[in-house]
Amino acid sequence: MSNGQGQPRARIEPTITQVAEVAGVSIGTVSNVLNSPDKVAPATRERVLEAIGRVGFIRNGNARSLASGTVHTISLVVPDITNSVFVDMSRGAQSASGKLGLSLLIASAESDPAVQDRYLDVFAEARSRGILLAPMSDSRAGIQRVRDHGRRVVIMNYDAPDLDVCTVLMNNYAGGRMAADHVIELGYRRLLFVGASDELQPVRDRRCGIRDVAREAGISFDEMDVQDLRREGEGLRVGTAIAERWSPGDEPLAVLIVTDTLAEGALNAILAKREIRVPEDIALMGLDGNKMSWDTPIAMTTLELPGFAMGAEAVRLLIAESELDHVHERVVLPVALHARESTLGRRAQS
Amino acid sequence: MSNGQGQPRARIEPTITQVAEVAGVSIGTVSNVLNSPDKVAPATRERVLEAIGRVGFIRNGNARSLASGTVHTISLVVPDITNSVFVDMSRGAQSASGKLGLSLLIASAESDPAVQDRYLDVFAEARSRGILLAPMSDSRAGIQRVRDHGRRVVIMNYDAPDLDVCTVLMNNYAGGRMAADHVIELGYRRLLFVGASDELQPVRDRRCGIRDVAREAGISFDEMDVQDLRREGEGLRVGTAIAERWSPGDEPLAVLIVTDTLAEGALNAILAKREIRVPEDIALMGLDGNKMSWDTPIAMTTLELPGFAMGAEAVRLLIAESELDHVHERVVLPVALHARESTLGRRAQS
DNA sequence: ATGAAAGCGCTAACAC
DNA sequence: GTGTTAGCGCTTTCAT
Repeated sequence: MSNGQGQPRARIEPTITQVAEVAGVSIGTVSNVLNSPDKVAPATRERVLEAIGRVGFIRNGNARSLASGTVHTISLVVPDITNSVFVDMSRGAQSASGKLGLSLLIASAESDPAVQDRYLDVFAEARSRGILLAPMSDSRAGIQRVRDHGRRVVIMNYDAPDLDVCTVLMNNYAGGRMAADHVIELGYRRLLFVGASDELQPVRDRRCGIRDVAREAGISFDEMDVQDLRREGEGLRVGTAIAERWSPGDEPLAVLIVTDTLAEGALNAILAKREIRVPEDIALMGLDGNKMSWDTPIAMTTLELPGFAMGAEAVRLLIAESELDHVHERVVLPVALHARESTLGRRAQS
Repeated sequence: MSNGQGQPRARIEPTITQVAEVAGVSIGTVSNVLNSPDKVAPATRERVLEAIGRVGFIRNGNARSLASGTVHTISLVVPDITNSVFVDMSRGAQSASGKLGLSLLIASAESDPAVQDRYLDVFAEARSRGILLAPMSDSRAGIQRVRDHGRRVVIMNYDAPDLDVCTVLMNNYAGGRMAADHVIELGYRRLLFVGASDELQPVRDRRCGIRDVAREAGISFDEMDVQDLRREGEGLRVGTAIAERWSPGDEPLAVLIVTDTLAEGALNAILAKREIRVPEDIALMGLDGNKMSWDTPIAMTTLELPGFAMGAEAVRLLIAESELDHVHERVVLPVALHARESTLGRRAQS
């Protein structure tokens, strides 16, 4: 699959051999100035460096890692870089791996399991030092495959106790409780949870947290699920449905919505009905702190997820993985509440 | 617990040779079932595939690209994944490269030129098919270096007419004009531009656009620059300074702020002074459509930047780069205005 | 301090 | 169809 035409090949890449020739040394020496400069006499070192500059040499990383058997990259696969929690994970992982002199390569699966698997393969084939994976819904197949092949993997944001890997999680159950506590404290006596399939662990856990609090408080608890969290306009539909059910004089309602994106649509739809006051009649909040979907006329209450810490922690676990006596860990990080106008109203905000 | 055998070492990676042995064929045949399955008899193909599964073989991408001289990845280096415009570029590039069967590897420089350069090196050494670079401020050195080494590069968001590369830009000047037009149409007669060093092209261009409109309209135009766009709390300081200068009865002021992050802080600071009404007394808007910083109690007007299209376009140009008769292009994409409450107030919004 | 040479795991000719 | 073999560009002993 070279180029069909004659010789218009991109320009030939200078190799270590050419550098050696130009500098009048052996390739071993060139390799040494690259990797252990102190093993080389200052004079020759200069000469080689100069030659490197002259020919415009860039060492071939593929050859290098093939020969040496080492790679200096960690890779991260996230489902969707459009959700700020994954951006935070990237930053956390970036920061941690940078400190170790490793480079972090990021891939976004764009919400497509096939793309996710492709990247897992790419990174496995690249013999990346390890893979940080925040899997899409249930991808045990993919995880297991990578795992089987002896690659180091740390799973983020998905609990797989049976999978023989390190995992880094956030406490979604506690987050659910926190959210419910928040609106109950504000005086709401009717809760509605908008979720999706419980196959998605974060959905299930947040739901449970809220449900438990509602039960303990003896408060009305309703649920409403969407088919597809990513479908365009789903939030608007949810909001419209809620608005239609509502009539003046109803007991105030607090709606806890599993993702901020969904909540954004819902809030916008509800605000469109001018006769409903937010939050006096209906309070809303999101539950996944996704800044990327805060495009609402009034600020939305949400949870703050520990993405950055999770990324950093994942790198730590990945490195720990290479210790002989390593035993897999399951780290759970806390979430926090970020109260804003959609539940608080115009009172002083936290 | 993973290693059943005695050796505590990370388990040895199965190679094509082992697969060949297990399957009872030659390595050439294994290579063929991997790369040109149709060149292989169905029966043997099955046998090889089965062997691959049995030994858990994953081909070594480094050896592969070393031998074949091809790589199937494109790489993208952005200054800061925390700005949604770069996320959009990633998505655009991802989408376009996916269609070509190429994988996109993303690196964020975390606002550090040294990190940026490190990634440029990593990708150059990886012999990535090409590099998409949205450079930090002025990194001609880095660009030039990569360029010199004969790598394919497309520059995004930085105009380098003298640099012999393809570039993909957005029309920041028009964006500035749009913003100024918007607030003038709303009736404001005093403009304040909050910017930073004109070394940053987007800052300079947006400033020029606004200044030109103000001059043409014969309207009061003021400027205020921050030292460091990324410094924590800079937006708050700006907002506080503006609020302090303001006194009741002043002619209404429209503040156009070069980044949404800065604008976010400024807006929050101004709202903290309860006696100033937004937007009646002071209207504000950001100019870089950064969703990640829309954490304000009232929705902020801003520009909508064509990140996605830029990413897609960049990939197209990168591919075009390998054509024999390629001549470098400079593509400029339009921006749009997204009017919200911080300038419109509570009237119907666009 | 430097050079020579044996691979690293794979692809791609080419032979059979 | 399948096997053989010569590299790809580099690292890494091991001599010198």
